[in-house]
Amino acid sequence: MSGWEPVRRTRAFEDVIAQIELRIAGDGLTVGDRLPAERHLAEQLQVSRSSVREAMRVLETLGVVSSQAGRGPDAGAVLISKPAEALTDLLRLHLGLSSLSLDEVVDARLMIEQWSAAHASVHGADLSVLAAALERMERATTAEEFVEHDTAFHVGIAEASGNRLIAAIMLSLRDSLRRYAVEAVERLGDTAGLMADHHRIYRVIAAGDPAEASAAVETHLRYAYPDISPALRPREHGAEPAGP
Amino acid sequence: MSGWEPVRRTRAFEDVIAQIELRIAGDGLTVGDRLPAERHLAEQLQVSRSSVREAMRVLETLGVVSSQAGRGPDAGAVLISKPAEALTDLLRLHLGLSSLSLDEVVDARLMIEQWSAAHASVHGADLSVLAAALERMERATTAEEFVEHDTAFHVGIAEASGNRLIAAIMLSLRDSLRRYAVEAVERLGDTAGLMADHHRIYRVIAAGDPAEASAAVETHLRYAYPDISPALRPREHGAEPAGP
DNA sequence: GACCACAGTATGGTCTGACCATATTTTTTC
DNA sequence: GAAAAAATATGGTCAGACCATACTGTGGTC
Repeated sequence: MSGWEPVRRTRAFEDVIAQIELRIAGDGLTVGDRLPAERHLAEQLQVSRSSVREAMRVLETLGVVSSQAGRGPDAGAVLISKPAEALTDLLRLHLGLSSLSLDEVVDARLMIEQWSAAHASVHGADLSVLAAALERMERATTAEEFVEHDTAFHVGIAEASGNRLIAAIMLSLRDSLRRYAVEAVERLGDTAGLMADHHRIYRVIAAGDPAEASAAVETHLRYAYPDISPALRPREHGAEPAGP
Repeated sequence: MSGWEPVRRTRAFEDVIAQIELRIAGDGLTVGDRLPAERHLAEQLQVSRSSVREAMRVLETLGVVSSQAGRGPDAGAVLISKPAEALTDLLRLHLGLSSLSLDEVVDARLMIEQWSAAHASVHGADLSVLAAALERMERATTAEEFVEHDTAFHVGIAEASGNRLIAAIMLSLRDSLRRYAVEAVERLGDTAGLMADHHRIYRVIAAGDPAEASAAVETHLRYAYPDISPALRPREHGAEPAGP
């Protein structure tokens, strides 16, 4: 009686998700296309409407469908693509569970900012969004307002890198850290230093120098967040492993 | 009649999620703790069990709860922390929707691999997992088997960096790219070159040199994936922006 | 006392059918 | 023809039932 595989009991709503995913891959469903109404889907797939609805909640959570009630062309479930919102929810919950620490999120942000700035500098994208964000930052009167445009500036860099996945991750990290960004601005008291950093970042990206762009971002973040983990240096020979 | 805010109709399951999130933040609920049974939660929150279940599907999708049927200490909904699985689902679906391109995922992977290797080299973590993966790679007879241990090696580097968020993203990216990794190994035909790369990566990480580790990873990935986007170089003055 | 079979029970998983809120479409009325 | 009313299709919610699962308790057997 050995060698038997455990029966993998798949739940009904999982089958619904799998079917929808098959349609996406096979029938070439894409963003903007509508899915059948919940009642029709339930009948066609021979499951209850509850199971279809649970599948919809999952797909909605992952940022691939959006549901609208009512009647007409805009009603029903439509395929969308909002990975950033899903990532934001994910980060927020796991930060709350303390399964991710703030340090880890901040370090990830530094990595992505440097990468984005370096790639934006060679990608040749339109930088007018960055210039506009800089102007608005100059005119900001509160820390919240400053951070809002600061976020637009940094997310703009990620988008200018041409990588939508990186940009989505960047946006999620910023959303998760917004509170701490406001605290950082209030702690510094003066935004002159920050603005000098930002203008330097903009300048070197526009000049097309990836190494300088990466360095400028690192300088900026270390100024804004002194508690950030230290820069990497070669480990001393024979140094003991980290840990308590 | 202007200046009115649209009434933000919150759905019942969203309120349930918010309540659970409040308990996580306020009561210090953490990984391993159990949530009340669906029927009890429905009664306490004055909503139907369906709404509670839809909330559970969302939290399950985000990798923060796991549900077990039956009775006893292991039954019911338990708080967990599996961000990597949620990320994997997210990437797979958005890749299928063509809202993310393979290039973007591969580029993100290169970024994370370099960061991980550099930080692993200075973090002083236990590298025995990497050594074991190397041995198993040597003995692999099929491309699938090789890729399996190759994945363990690269994910091991990300874990050795000490950043769980980065490690989770790394794992998700690898899962999404597994198919292409197998193709890459089959295309190369011989794994001798790949093994030399891997041994070099292990060596420089163990030696504690972040710059060399980053370079070794980049060399390796460019060898395995010749189609990867080119290395960054300063943009020529007056170069035209990238086209469509 | 140790063991085992069996009923009891609490859990998630599923289904059915109903009703509500919303928004468009169709029909009726003036 | 325009306005008003009814019909209709959609997602959102609820109540109640039943099933499958897995532990818990109880009793009998040895």
